[in-house]
Amino acid sequence: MAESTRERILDAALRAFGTEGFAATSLDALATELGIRKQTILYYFPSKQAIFEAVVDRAASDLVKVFEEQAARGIGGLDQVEAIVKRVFRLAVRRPQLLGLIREVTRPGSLSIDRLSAHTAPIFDRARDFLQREMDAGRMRPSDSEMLLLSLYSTVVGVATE
Amino acid sequence: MAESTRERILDAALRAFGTEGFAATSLDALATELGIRKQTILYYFPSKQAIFEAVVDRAASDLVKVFEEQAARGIGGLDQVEAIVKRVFRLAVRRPQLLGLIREVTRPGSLSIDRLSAHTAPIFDRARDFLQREMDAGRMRPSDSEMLLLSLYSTVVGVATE
DNA sequence: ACTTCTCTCTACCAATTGGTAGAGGATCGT
DNA sequence: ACGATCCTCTACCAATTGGTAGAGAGAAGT
Repeated sequence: MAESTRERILDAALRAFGTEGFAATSLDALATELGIRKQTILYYFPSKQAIFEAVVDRAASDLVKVFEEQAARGIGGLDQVEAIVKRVFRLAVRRPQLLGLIREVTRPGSLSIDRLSAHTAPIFDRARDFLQREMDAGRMRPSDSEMLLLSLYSTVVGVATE
Repeated sequence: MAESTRERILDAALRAFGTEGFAATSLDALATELGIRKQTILYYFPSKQAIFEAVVDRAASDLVKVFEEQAARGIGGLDQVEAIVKRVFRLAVRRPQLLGLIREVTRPGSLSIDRLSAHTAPIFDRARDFLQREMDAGRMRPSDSEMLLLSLYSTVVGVATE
C-alpha cells in the first residue's frame, strides 16, 4: 500500500477543512471522496473533532519543520529573518489549504486553538530570543523594526509574484 | 421600532456568517440569538441562501459607498489611491466580519461569488480606467506599479498599527 | 363589523448529521 | 488448525438541519 488509509484520510481532511471549512465538511462526503465508508474513518479517529486536531498537528509540524530547517542554517541578521519568512510563505503558496486551516482554527469557540499555539509557541519564543540577541549584539537596532516589517513585506510580495 | 426585524436579522447574519461561517450558522441559532423563532426569519427570507445573498449585497454596497465617497473627492494621483485604500481598510478594521464574509463568498462552490463581483466589477473598472488616465496624463509611469504596491503596503500597515 | 394585510407563532417533516454496535473477512504468529 | 489482531463493512440511532403549512394576533381601511 503506497499510502496508509490513515494518511489518506488526513490528506483529504486537510484539503476539505482548509477549503470548504470544518462545519461544511461531512464525514460522509469525506468517506465518499476516498471511496470508503464513514465508519472506516471513525475507526481511525474517535470523532470528527479528533480528525481536525490530527490535521492541525500535522500541518503545524510541517510548518515547524520548515522553520527549523532554515533556522538551523543560522546565517544571522535580517537575511536570516527574510530567508525563514520566504520559505514559510513558499510552503503556504504551495499548499494554500494550510492558510484555510489556520482560519478554521482561529474561529471563535474553536477547541483546537491551544493545540496550534502549543506548536507555534516555541517558534515565537525562539524568534523573540533571536531578535533580542541580534539587538544586544548590535547587529540590529530596536528602530529597525520598521525596516524589518518592510523587509518582510517585500519578501512576501516577492514570493507572491514569483 | 428602532430597527426593523429584517435589518436585525441581516445584522446578526453578517456577524454569524463572517465569524462562524455559513455552514456553521444554523437558522435556529440565529433566531435564538435574536429572541425570535426560526420561522420568523424564513418569513423575511425564503431560504438560508437568500439571507446570505442579502448580507453579501448589503456588505458590498457598504463597501462601494465608502469607495465612491472618497473617489468623488478626486484629488488625483497616488494620494487618491492611498486615501481610498485607507478608508476601505478602516472599514474592514472596524467591521472585521466583512473580511470573514468575503472568505465565505470566495469558497469553492459558492453560488454568491457572481453576486459579489457584480457589485465590485464597476469599482475595478473605474480603478483600471483611473490608473490608465493617470498614466496617459503622465502623472504616473507604468513602472510606478512597484511604488504603488509599496504605497498601499505602508497604508495598510499604517492603518493596522493605528 | 368585516376584511385585508403584516407579522410572528406552533406544529410538523424529510434529509442529513456525527456517532454506536457489532458482524465478518484478511493476515498474522502459534 | 487456531485464535488474535487489524481493518472495513452493514445496520441503526438520536439530534439537528433547512424548510413547509397554516393558525392567530394586531392594526388599518372600508
